[in-house]
Amino acid sequence: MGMSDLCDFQEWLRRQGLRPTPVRLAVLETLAEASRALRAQEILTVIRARRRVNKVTVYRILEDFTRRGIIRRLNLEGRACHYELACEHRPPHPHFQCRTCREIQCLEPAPLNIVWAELRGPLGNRADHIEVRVAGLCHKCREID
Amino acid sequence: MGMSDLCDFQEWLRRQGLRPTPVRLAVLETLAEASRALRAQEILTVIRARRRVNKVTVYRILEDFTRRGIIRRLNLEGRACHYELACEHRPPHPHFQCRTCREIQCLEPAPLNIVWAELRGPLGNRADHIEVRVAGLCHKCREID
DNA sequence: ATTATACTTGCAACTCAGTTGATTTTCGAG
DNA sequence: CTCGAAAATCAACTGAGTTGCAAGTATAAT
Repeated sequence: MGMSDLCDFQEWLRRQGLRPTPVRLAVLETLAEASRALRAQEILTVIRARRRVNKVTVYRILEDFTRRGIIRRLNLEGRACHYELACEHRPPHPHFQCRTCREIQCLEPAPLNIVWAELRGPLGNRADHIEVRVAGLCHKCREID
Repeated sequence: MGMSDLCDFQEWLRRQGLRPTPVRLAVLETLAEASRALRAQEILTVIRARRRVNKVTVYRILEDFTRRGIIRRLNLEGRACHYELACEHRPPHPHFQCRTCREIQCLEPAPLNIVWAELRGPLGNRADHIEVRVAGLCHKCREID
């Protein structure tokens, strides 16, 4: 969804002290164009449609970007993590995941602020990140079932 | 912590149409006596201190109990899932996980109801489960750092 | 321009956390 | 006691990442 025009990844990486290499840019562009959070394997597939790249490279980039807060790593159901861009146009938000088809859908960010307010206090500001995962049946799967 | 006296697992299993076998009871007792959610590997270790048991048996029991709602499977950080008892004395609640030592801590269940209220509406009741994971630095790790 | 240095990528092998399928064991009914 | 279903076991396998090290590439220093 053409977020690439809103975020200048080239500049973004340089400000982090990272060289804007083809693979790093490809990872960011892939996530920017996705309509939902992606697994490492999915990112790899998208990039490989255009260039030859080793999975270790992508895993290392994802790890590095996550530590730097450039992207967010989501611990949803299933063994693989999902990744999404974390620029100012994409604030943290809850995710909905279908029990059956396992598809992910991003929800409005607003409710997260309420959870923050509820939890930061009791935790004495120890918290620096909140993840909310909602599970259920998506429209498609409900019809089938 | 001695929840075993409050929940009659023997009876609980029978009502589910499951035989109260030693391994099944051991899994439930292990979770009941734990002060936090445990990984499959940890459960296995606890049980093995008392009896010989195959890991596949425990994995299959955990999977089955999760589907039946007897226990909850938590998708926290790290590759392994965590499990906790889901009897009426232990309602769903948010979890805090330390970024450094990765230890888990259960939080008060109250804030979850607020998230429920916020999300059930927009989702048109498609949601049947909410998981809230809070990350940050625990007391111990903050002192060290 | 040339060398030195650090950063990036690639490859092979490995680990960890489960999962599968086939086979035995055990329990409870008849 | 014996038969059939339920439960447990074993070996082998899979998926998702991880590690260590070698090779390539870019930037900096000479």
